[in-house]
Order: sequence, then C-alpha cells, then structure tokens
Amino acid sequence: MDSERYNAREAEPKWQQIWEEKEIFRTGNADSRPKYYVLEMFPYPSGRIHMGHVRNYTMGDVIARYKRARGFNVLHPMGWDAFGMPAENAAWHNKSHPADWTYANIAAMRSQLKSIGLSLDWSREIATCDPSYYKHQQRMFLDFLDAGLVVRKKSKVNWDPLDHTVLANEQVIDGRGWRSGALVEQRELTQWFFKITDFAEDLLRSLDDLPRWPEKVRLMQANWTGRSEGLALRFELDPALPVTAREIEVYTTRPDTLFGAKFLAVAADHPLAAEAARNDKALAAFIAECHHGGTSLAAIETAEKKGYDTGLRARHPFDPDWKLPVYVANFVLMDYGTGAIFGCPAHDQRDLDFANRYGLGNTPVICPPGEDPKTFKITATAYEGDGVLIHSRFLDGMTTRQAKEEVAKRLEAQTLGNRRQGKREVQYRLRDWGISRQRYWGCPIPVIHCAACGVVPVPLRDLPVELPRDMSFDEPGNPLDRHPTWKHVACPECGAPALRETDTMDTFVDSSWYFVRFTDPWNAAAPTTPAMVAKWLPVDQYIGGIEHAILHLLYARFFTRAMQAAGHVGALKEPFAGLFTQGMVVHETYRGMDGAWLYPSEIRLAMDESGRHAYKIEGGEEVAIGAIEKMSKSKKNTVDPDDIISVFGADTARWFVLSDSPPERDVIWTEEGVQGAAKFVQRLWRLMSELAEIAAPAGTPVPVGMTAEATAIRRAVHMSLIKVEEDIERLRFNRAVAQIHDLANKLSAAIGAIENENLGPDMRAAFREAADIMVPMMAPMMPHLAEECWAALGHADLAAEAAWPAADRELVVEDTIALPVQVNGRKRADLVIARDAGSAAIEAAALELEPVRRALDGRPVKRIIIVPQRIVNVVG
RNA sequence: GCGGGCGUGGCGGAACUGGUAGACGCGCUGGACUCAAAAUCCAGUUCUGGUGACAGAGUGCCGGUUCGACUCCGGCCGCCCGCACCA
Repeated sequence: MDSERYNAREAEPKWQQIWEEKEIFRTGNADSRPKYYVLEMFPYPSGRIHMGHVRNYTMGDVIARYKRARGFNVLHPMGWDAFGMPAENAAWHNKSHPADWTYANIAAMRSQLKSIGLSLDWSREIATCDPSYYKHQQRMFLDFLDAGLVVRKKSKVNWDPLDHTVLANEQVIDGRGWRSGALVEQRELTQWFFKITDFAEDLLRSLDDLPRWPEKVRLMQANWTGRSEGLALRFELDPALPVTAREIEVYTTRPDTLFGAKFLAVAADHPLAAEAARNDKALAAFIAECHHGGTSLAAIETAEKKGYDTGLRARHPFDPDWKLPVYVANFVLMDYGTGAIFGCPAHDQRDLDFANRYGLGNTPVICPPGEDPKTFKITATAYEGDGVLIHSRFLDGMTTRQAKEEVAKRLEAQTLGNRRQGKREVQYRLRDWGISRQRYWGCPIPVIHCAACGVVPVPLRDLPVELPRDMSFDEPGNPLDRHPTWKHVACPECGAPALRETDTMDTFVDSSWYFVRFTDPWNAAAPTTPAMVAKWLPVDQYIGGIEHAILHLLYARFFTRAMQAAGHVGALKEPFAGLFTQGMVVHETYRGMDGAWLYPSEIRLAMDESGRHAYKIEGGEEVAIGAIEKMSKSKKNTVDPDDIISVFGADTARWFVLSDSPPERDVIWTEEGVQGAAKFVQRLWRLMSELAEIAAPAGTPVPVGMTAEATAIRRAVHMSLIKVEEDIERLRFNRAVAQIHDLANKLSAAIGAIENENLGPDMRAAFREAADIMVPMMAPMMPHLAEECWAALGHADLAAEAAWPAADRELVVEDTIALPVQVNGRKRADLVIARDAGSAAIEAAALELEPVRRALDGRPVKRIIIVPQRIVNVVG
C-alpha cells in the first residue's frame, strides 16, 4: 500500500463529523444494557481550554470509549460551571454583559472541546447560568428550607474586600480570598446557611463506604470534618462578682487532666468577656485588640498567646475551695466548642505557653510511661500523650482512658444549678456552609423580605426568579441591590410592598448537583427524574483535580443527602462511587535577560556539552531555563491546545497527555515528547497500512494449529490485549501506552522478518487478527487514527462502534517457560523447561547449567528453592 | 507542629500479593539510506573493570527480617502536598 503520511488535520474533522451525523455518542435513557456513568468535572467557561482540560477530558474519554466497546450504555455528558465573578469582572472591564460574555465563551470552548474528539453526549449539555437550570436550584433551596436544612443567621463572615463578597472558610486560603488573593477581613452579616453540620457524622462515617476514592481525599475530608469526643462541663463562678453569669461552660477532650487546671479562658467574643468589659476599660481595650488581629497566616503564626485577667474566679468542680482565675484569651476561639476552656498547662502546649507568660505555674497530672512520678516535671514542653494519673486525688493510678471515663461519670452524676454538671459531647470542626454572596452573576436566592410577614419563600409558580438583564457594573458592591426596580415586589402573603433577597448563591451550589441533572436535563417540571437518578447514579468514575478534594466534593456529598431528604434522589446517598484525581500539566519556564517571561513558542532549545540551553528565536539571545511549574499565563509557560491540535492533531495531544507520567502525577509537557507522540501516530499508520497489505481479508477466521511464528504473533497480540485491558480498567494509562508501543515494536519486527516463502496463510491470518485487535485497543486513546486504520483494514463499520476484542487467555500460556535461576539470590541463568516439569526435573536441570556451576564454584548446594512458574534459587 | 505521600539510569517512568531491577518512551552514540538534510530503518545506551566472554557494584542513607528486599520492619536525610491556636 501507499506510504503516505497520515494527515490528522484532514482526517480528524472528517471523523468527528461522521460521529456527530450518526449520533454515535448519544445516550439513550431507555437503553437496557448495563450502565456506566463517567464524568469529568465540568469547566468554568473562561473562554479557552487549556492543557489541563485536555488531560482531564481525555482520561474520561478513554474510559467512556473503552466501556462503550465493552457493551456498556455509557453516559458521558458535558456542561458549564457558568456563574461566577470573572463574568462580572469582564463586564466591568469591557462593558460586555456577563451573560453575553459567558455564552460567547461557552460557544468557543464547546468547539475547542469538539476538536479534541471527545465522545460526549452533547444533547445533555447544561449551563448553570441558564434559568432552565437555576430554576430547579431555587426550587431545591425552597425544599431545603422546608426541610429545615437552610438557616438564616447573623455571623461573623470572611469578607473579601477586593471582590466585595463573603467567603466560606474553605474559600479562605492562608487568610486570603481563594480567587482574589486579598487579605480577608472579619465582618458581621446576616447570611443564608446550608446546615451541612447536620450531616457531619454521616459525611465522616460514609467515607468508609467509598473504597474507590483516593485515600488522600478521604483523609482530607475526615480531617476537615474534625470530629472530637469530649466533655462539656460547667464551672460555678464565685458569686459577689459584677457579672450576672453564674457559671462558665467549657468543652474539653481531656477531662482526665482536670486536676492540672490552672485557669479558665474565654474567647474575646464570649458574652462573659463583653459583660466583664463593661466595668473594665482595660479589658475592653484588650478585646478590641483581639478583634483587630488579622486572620492572615503571618498574623496567626506570630501572634503570642495573650490574656487578660477578668478578676472573676471559678470553682473547681471537685473542690469548692479551689479557685481558678478566669482570663479572656486571644487564642480561644468563639466558634468552636463553647468558646471557653480550662487550661491545663502541663498537658497542652498552648496552655503552657500562656501559663508561663502569666506565671500561673503547672502541675503534671499525667506521668508518661517510663518516667518517675516523683521527679517528673514540665518546663517548656507540655506532655500531650497518655500515661498514668498523678497528683489527681481519686484519679491517681488510673490510665488516661480510665480517668476520662471516671471524670465524665462523676460530673454527669453531679449537679450544678439543678442540671448535670458534665455532659459527653461530640464536636466537629466543620461549620455550616454560608452560601450568601453579594454578587450579580449567581443564582438568586428565592425569598422575599416583608416588613409584616418576615422572610417569605417565593411561591413555586413564580420560579425562576430571573436575574434582570439591564445592569451596570461600574461600582463595587452588590449590583442587584443597586438595581432600581428588581428588588421591589409585592409580598406573596400579604400583598404589601416588600423586598427581594438580593444575595445570590455561592457558585459551589451550582456544581453540587449538576451530575444529577445530567441524567435527565430535559425535565422542565422538576430538578430530577427519580427513575433516571436510580438508573444512572452514582457516577461510576468521576475525574478531576485534587484542588477540589474538600470544597466541591464535600458540598456535593452534602447536597446529595439534602436532596434525598427533600425527595429528589430516592435513596441515593453518595454521588460518586469512584473518584480519580489527575495531576496537572506542567512546563518549564523561560526568562530573558531583562527578566521578562517568554512563551515556549518564542524560544529554541539546543543541546551541547554543557547541557541544555534556550535561545530566543527572535534575536538569538540566550534565555534562562527556569523551574518546571504549573502552566500559568503569568509565567507564560503555557501551550495552547489549539496550536498543538492544528499542527499535530488531537490524537497526538491525547496520546502525549496519557503517556509518560502516571495519571495521578503531574505530566511535564515537552516539545520532544509531543514530537515523539506525533511520530508514533505516523508509525502506527504505516504499520497498519503494511498489515492491511499483507493480512488475510477481513473476516478470515483464525486457522487451527498454526506455524510457530504465526502463533508467536498471536501470543504477543493477546498478551498485549490482556495488559491494555487491565491498565485501562485501573486507569493506568501510561502503562497502556507503553504496552501499545511494545506491541508495535513486535509487529514491526515480525513484518521485518518475513521472507517471501513464510508469508503463508497462517501468517496472513495472524496479521489480520493482530490488526483487527490492535485498532480497537488504540481507539480509546487515538480515536481518529483508529477510524482511519479501521477503514484501511477494510471494515465497513466505525472503530467507535467496534466491540472490544476478546482475549484468548489460554493461548498466551506456553508449553515451555524460561525460568530464571538464581544462585544465592543473584540471577545467573535462564532455564528453558517444560511448563509442567516437576521439582526434581527442575532441580537437576538447574544444576546442570554452566553459569550456575560457575557461580557455585564447587561449593555444595545447601538447598534449592523453587517457586512454581516464577523462579529457582540455588543456595550454596 | 500535626497528618499524608514520594525518593529507581542523563530525563519521564516500569517492576502484579517479597521472586529476572531499569519494560516503554525521550535524549544520546554509532551505522544504513541520501549529493546533502529531514524523515525512516538497524545496533548500542545503569555504573566500574575488561577488546571480549565475563566479573563486581547498584533502587536517598544506616541497620534488620528472609533462600531472596525497589517492595516488609526500625532509625535517619531530602523533597512535595494538606491542615493548622479546634481545647
């Protein structure tokens, strides 16, 4: 046949069009074959796709195409996480409307995604900014409100001064806004919250039911939930003090250290602190100072533990004559536990730092194993581990565990003000999810504030509450609030003039249920169709970046539970049965003499004795090669997928991002690597063309009892097939790539070894089978090239429709095996012997081998270990 | 500080449950083809010694278990990620 080059630029659009015309990737909801739902995290429509998208979506596409070939009814949809701040920023910068900007970006990115050749069902496409989507989200908000899963409360919020909006704790990274990077301030606002804490226990426990999630992600979520078991206990305050409070409730996980207590401390925002400050100007000043301290990482790390003695005295629960001073302390947090602690300096580093500063002393009450209780002392380092109780009256001699139990038991039996003085409690670090955002481009929260009726839900018949189109974005703050008419409505209950809620929802709400909507995006009447939810969910394989390990995935897990409570998803609890977090695409950076970053396309690389060098193409000046980093516009170390696809084709790009690195690790984008991938595409095309020429016609059955050479080819092919199958199933794409390379090498060698006389019917049949197996094997990764080859091989159907070949597992079992033989653990020879040879025969044959005798050097054989089918080790 | 992960040729990486270390790719070296180049094909490529057959060393470092350790255990060193005053 011809040795023409494969022209990806022509072939790829051709096959994409054929797939589209034949609706190959349209997924039927009525199909009764076993289902498989593969989903990649949907993109934000920034306007252009980047290599990270290519990698993410290619991985999902390989799975989708593979599962389809294996006979599954595959759901592989795509949509747009389309609300969010960039659209508003763009509106402000170029006077375009957020909606126009967003939909234009979607159109551009959709066509880019199509050029990658992804096997997506575009008929299910959704955009979260579309009223047909957010209408249902508003409906669910109201359902959650009914179910008691939404609350409105005043709270201290993280205020992003640059974006003029509230951020969730999870969105504050090192004290800065996750998007703007601005230092976050504390403000008090009335906000809407989803009660994610109602599910804290379940969200934590259910992590055990997610074996196909990375351990790392489950661990991060567990830590985020931050469960702790402890005791809430009340201290009686000394009466005759100028406060109305009679007691302080503290929370502790170490009730065993109660006899080591030296002080009590409350948070600066604690009601008691406020009350005590009324008569104490210095205390009021101290509290103000605490509020002032930033939340930035630097501020927290350098903040010394400081406190102020309120003058109040509390009674030890087990000794009314034992008085403890009550401090206001900057390291006590109001929103964890009760906002108050008892300090045991000997066994808590923070308490020790504090006590040392204010000369409160310490009494060790836990003696570590191996220490002498009589001499054990604490000076600068607290002992936070377990041990045996000392200096603790009735607890002396108990273990930490016993003492915790004993204290809890006694305090539960003891009363203070007619109530049990202690109560076992479980605390979580997890906070409720604040969803109010003071932005325009988000899903409006569907409630109305009426002076007479209070907070009134928007009636279902009035949904969606649509965003007004006529807007201006030239001032900071919430644009919806400034709109002249939009917020003015009649109260649905009393008809009086009322005001709409002008906050919109956090965009993480949008992405918390889109995977459910994909199962029936055509349902206009309800958010979901329970039968379709039952049919498709959970998602079998979800793929996305590790950066969503906590935020998005935890919210989606919560939302699924809330939807279950509201009757939208049947019994579904966990949305994603399998999760895979892929690594980033990274690239070297280049910097000119003037310090300016340069695009890879602006430089030329060269090798000489002193190593690799980079030169500016224009001018030839040498530039510095910098660190390999995540592709980013600011460092210009980006490669545009469009450029790669137009020069090399989508298959080359797909192949490259799958090869080299394990998928969970970062992949380094290199020019050489892309060239290598492009060359391999051409090589496969040549190989398949050659095979097409010498192979038996399509449909020729494999004859029984072939020549040895023909059988060897068949073995190699089936062996590769088995391995590729395993690798794709386990998402080890880099190994599948290596396997296909290997098979190509073997087939090339086999073709090269042909003499005219041995190209008999057996060989022709073996080559036919090889080609017919190899094309479906490469099809998930290089779908366009596969189509071209499939057609060249004389097939009338599409490679995209071809079934995954059945591997012949018996064929690959050979009659003779090459058994490695070690002497004292070091390999010395290969023993070729019958597969079913007995140990005696193997022993004898192994000792006959010349290299074995040489290695033994006349020493007697002490023993011989034979691991069947694996190895022989001669010990001498 | 707490939690987790990783460390293998010049480079990316392979090695299933303890059983041939370095698959496969990139790069490099030599050769073929060519007037020449590109492309392609062939051979080699862990290190040290040796023309060679071969011998010795070798998976961050030190030690242990084992017939046998990249893999398991103990102790260090280095890098990466997450969390961080959560009582």
